[in-house]
Amino acid sequence: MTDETERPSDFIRDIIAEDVRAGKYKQIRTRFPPEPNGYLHIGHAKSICLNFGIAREFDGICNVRMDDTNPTKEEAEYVQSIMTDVHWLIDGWADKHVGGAPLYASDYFDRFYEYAVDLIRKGKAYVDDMSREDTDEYRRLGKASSFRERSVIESLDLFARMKAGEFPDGTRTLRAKIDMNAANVWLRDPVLYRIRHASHHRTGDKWCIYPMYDWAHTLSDYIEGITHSVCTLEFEVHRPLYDWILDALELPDPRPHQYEFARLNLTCSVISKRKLIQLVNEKLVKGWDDPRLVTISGLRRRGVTPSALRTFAYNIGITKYPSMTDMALLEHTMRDEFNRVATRRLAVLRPIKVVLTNYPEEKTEELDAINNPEEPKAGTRKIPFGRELYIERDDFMETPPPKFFRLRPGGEVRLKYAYIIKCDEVVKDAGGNVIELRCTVDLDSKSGGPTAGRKVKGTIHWVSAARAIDAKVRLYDRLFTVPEPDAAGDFKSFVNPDSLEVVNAKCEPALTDARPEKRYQFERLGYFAVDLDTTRENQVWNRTVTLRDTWAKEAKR
RNA sequence: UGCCUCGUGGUGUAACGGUAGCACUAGAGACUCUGAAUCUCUCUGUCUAGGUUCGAAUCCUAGCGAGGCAGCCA
Repeated sequence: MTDETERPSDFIRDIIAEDVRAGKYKQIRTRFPPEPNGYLHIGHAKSICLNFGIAREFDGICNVRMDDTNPTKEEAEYVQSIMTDVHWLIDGWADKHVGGAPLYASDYFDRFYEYAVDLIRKGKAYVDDMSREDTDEYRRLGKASSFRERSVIESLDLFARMKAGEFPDGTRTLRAKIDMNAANVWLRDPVLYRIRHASHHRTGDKWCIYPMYDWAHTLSDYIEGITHSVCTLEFEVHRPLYDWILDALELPDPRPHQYEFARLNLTCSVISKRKLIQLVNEKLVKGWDDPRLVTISGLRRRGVTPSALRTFAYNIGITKYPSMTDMALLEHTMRDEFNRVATRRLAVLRPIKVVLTNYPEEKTEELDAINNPEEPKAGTRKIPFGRELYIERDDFMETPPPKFFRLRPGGEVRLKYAYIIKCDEVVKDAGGNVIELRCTVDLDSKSGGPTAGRKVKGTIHWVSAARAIDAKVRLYDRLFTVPEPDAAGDFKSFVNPDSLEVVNAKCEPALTDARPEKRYQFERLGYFAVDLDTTRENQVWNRTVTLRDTWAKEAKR
């Protein structure tokens, strides 16, 4: 199941395949239309993979279009982050199918205006002088505005004066004249334009009237020659309006068609922009790219790869059912990829010192270690061994439970790629904390040696105390303690207090030249990536995901 | 309340009138110099009730349940 070769199948692609078969369009054209008012998240990734996936599968084009019709909410700085995230996700996969990057709905403001004038001339729109409150109330009641039957001439004049800036915010709107008794409220004369004396991030002060979503989005799709306009379920009730606009303007074919799919929900996380912004603003996380967040920038920083995200998007599918995807599926997708490609290294997260009492003081060895057992071509490396080592604190227990087969007093364990050792003595500080283990090493048991075959139940990782390098490692856990933090009550009260732990780790020297674009498995621990806080002096790592850990489950019993 | 949409194992999905399959999760075992990976096995499902049909997850009707919309946000 590589995301480069498989052709996913879902109800939207089925429709498109049928349209292609029927020769309905010269070329398939989709679009990804973010509003530049925040950072992209994993839900957007699903949409990007869908829209760009369609473009590459049907040899079409996908436009990135900023839906920037509300000057009070949108900012230019978001455009840059959006484009960075989009390219990170699609480059090398569907970047050959990018139409405009980026296009802007605001570039079409003149044409939107011309279309609006045309709609008034056709008697299908009018300027309404009602207040916001009355407009809402009348729409709820299905009651017509007293300005509804105003003449075309008057509406034309008023609309021109709205544009000229003669009226304050909120005093007038342009409304479509459809049907105040329609069962679908979006057909009860929806507002097309509102007055907003506000500076726009691209058009500056040129405009003081701005188009509403339905008007702008439908016409943007038409202007760009979009064939399949794919959006999420909440726009389903807008589709009749989408079609009405195209009809009312009597626009010639080919026309775009709107299709809707269910947005992504993920357990133990929040996805909505509104909630993400709260976590950021209230400093519950460190920023938009905090690796605990499911923003694209957060996932990237955490070490998730574009290909893993694409595979995930493929795995979850496209339906109209509002589902709840298990975070475990995302984690599995990462492990599945990283297991194949990650370079293996030894690192000790919570070190405890081991002294090998029968190993010569000055002696050191260079032992062979495999870089990736799943990929023989990755070769081997040397790791230094000596009298003093660090092992993982969790790999020793003074009074272990039944199925524990790591190191214990008087017990034996294999050091990966090295020797079998036996724990003779436990050294403690005044507070009773274990600070050192004194062990003897079975010198005949060296890996690859003649009597290496002796079996012990446990194998643990280690690093040479003399040659280890220091690193800070950030251990992330799920941001929320419950599967559905926004199901009931305040989602912020479910923030996991242990979602981040920072440890000072000891790493094997081969990690000195670790590269940010590479993925590493710290053996027996998980998959890790270099964080951007890394400097020449201080290495910082992020744990992307742990290895599956059946012992942890056993230990909990 | 009105309108729209959707109901397949714990979760996500497939089957387009003809053997309910796949993946994740969970559990059991094999193997193991990663308690990983790999391999084997197991548990669990068509919302309910009618109808059409030789045959229904699929078509029809009703009910039940869930989600969405009712901004001069998108």
